[in-house]
Amino acid sequence: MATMADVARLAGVSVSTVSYALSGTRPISLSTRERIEQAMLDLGYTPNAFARGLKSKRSRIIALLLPAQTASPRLSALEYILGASDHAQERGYHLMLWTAGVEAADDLAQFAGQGLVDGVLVLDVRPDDPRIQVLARAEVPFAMIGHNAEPDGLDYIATDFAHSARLAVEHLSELGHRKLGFVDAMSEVEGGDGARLGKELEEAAGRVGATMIPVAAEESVEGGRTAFAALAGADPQVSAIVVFSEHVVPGLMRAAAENGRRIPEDLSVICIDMAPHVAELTTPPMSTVGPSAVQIGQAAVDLLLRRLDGDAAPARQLLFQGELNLRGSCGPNPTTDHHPGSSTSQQRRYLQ
Amino acid sequence: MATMADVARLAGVSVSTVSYALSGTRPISLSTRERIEQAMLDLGYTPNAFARGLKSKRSRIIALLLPAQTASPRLSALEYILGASDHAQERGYHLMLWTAGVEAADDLAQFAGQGLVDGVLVLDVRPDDPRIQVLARAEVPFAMIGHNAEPDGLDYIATDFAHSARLAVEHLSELGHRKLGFVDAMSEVEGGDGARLGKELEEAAGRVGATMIPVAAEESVEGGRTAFAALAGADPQVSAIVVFSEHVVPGLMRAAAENGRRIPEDLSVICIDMAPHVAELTTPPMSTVGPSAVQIGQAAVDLLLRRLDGDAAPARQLLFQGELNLRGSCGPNPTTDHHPGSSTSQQRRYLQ
DNA sequence: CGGACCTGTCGATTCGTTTCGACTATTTCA
DNA sequence: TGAAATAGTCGAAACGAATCGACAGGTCCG
Repeated sequence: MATMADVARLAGVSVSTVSYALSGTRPISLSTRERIEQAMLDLGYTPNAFARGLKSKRSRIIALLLPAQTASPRLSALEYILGASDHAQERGYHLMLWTAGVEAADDLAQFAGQGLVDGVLVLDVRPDDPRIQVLARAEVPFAMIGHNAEPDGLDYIATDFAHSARLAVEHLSELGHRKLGFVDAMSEVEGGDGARLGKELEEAAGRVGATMIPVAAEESVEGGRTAFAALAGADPQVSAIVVFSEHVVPGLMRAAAENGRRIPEDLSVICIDMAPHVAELTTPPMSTVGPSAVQIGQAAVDLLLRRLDGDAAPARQLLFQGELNLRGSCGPNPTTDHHPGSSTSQQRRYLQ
Repeated sequence: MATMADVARLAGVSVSTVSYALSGTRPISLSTRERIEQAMLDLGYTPNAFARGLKSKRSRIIALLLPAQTASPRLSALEYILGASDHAQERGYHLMLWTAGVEAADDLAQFAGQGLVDGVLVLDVRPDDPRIQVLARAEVPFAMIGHNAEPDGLDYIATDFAHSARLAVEHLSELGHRKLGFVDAMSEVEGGDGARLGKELEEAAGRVGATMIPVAAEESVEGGRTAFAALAGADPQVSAIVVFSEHVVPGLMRAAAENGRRIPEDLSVICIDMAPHVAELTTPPMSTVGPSAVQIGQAAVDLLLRRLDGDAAPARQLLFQGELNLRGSCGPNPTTDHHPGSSTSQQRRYLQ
């Protein structure tokens, strides 16, 4: 590998001149700059990332912190990852993946302390997430996708669950549904995204005079089956289900079919924050509510880079509002007379 | 951030002693080592990654090169990524994501020349992939997932398509299917994975006395519809379809339903290399053939690290054999009398 | 009992950049 | 017309860790 010294020798200048020509920090005459550029081309010179990072304390690398669970990744995680990666690259940064369980706080401290990354993006933040403290203590700039219980003064970007809940419930209400189910992933932690969404759904249901029955399900095919059984057992009148866990969908749909309930004729199902590609795979294709994960990933990168550039900027907290994407899993409540009337929903969007 | 000098001062030794204590390169007395370790703990010392990389020329970072296409990622790409990332981390390496189109060869050369990464994993390699040349010229160790047209002397790991083809075709043949369709993603390049798989399917079909009609489809819902129409038009007798593109599945299944062909009663469908989570989402759940993407990701990491450690090792080329995962999208050919007989297939596995 | 050989430690140098201070030639303007 | 500013360049000193040579003291063996 060619070094700056090689370039300098070939161009007949000093090393510092090469450096200034490269960075533009000080004026360099046109003729000298051209000689240097030619020399760099001839030698195939590329600045060494380590020497640069060592001196300048900036690596132009950011890390994406994923919860470690190869076992059952949400497929929409891919959209966050790709969205963030592409966008970071466009902004001149590299994206490093760091898979670490919530328990591996020590490892994370080590990682953060190495100075390898300029900043960190934290995915799937839990209310009591210990990673946040570790990062704060290590004084590494970071931004969250989702947020913990005490997000004051921290940068984050999250889904506006109140908005999603309103869109979902109003849509179902317009279709005549009065008894709704809500299937959430079982979680050992209190107050996470599922709980927040549940609360908002409950309120939205109250506003339109509907009731909502929440069910916590294991994240598996079997869990979906169990959830369906639980809902049917709790109230056979439940005619629409809001789902917040990708993994329960297959079991839920199969259990419905096995119990003679067709979707959407006899039962409506709508998913929160499910990736479009995933939603297309079910039969019928799944109606969803939620913002684009790709966009959230991009916005998270922007948020983090803003902090890296202007250090003193006040923390910013962004809520992304989702859209209603109607595909085919929701229909009118068969047990009610349904008067469509004029729709009041504005963000609705019909897909092919 | 504390440096080695800080640790040395606190422990009352020289910097080099601290370094030797850390690396174990030279013997250090127990008492000194303990003093040093205590000092490191007190100061929360973590070695600086840049200084270390600059001196030692090793970063313990590997890159995963993805084709840039946020637009339509294969969901199983997530499994490669997570498999590789987890495994790299267990082996003490970091995983960096590099999203770059096949066209961005210059950027790639820059990236490789920085010395930032010790090695590179290349995903979705195409027959004429220019990235391979760039990496070879930059003398960066790399391993491929899939392979190009001239893989001699290069490390790679790939799906054994001959094996997958045999499993799929034999299974369909046992169910009495004689006319098979093969839906492949449309591609501007010749001789890629799809073409290889197609050839193997054709041969396997020949061996069991079946015929195979190949169709190239655009990777979209609409493409799937078109593919179904093309197959039905080419030969209405086609009773089973092998699919090699995740994105055409929804369109294909919907078109089948619209034409009154139920799966699996009237039409069998089987997918090659589709992730389990994805396969569970369809109705009926999709039968698949293929190795685990997670395992391939892990194996690719191992392959690359082997090259990083023992530089002189001869190139190794691994083919992963897939399994037949029967879920529910294949059934007996309704137009033939079907005599199940004793199965000869060995790798078959029935899932719940 | 004196070289050969360990054990344990230190100082100095090196990796490839960035950046500061210094210096020469020019230019600018009061 | 001379002081001040500016353009253009250089040398040297960091940045933080790895590593080589040196060396003091101790152990071993013939």
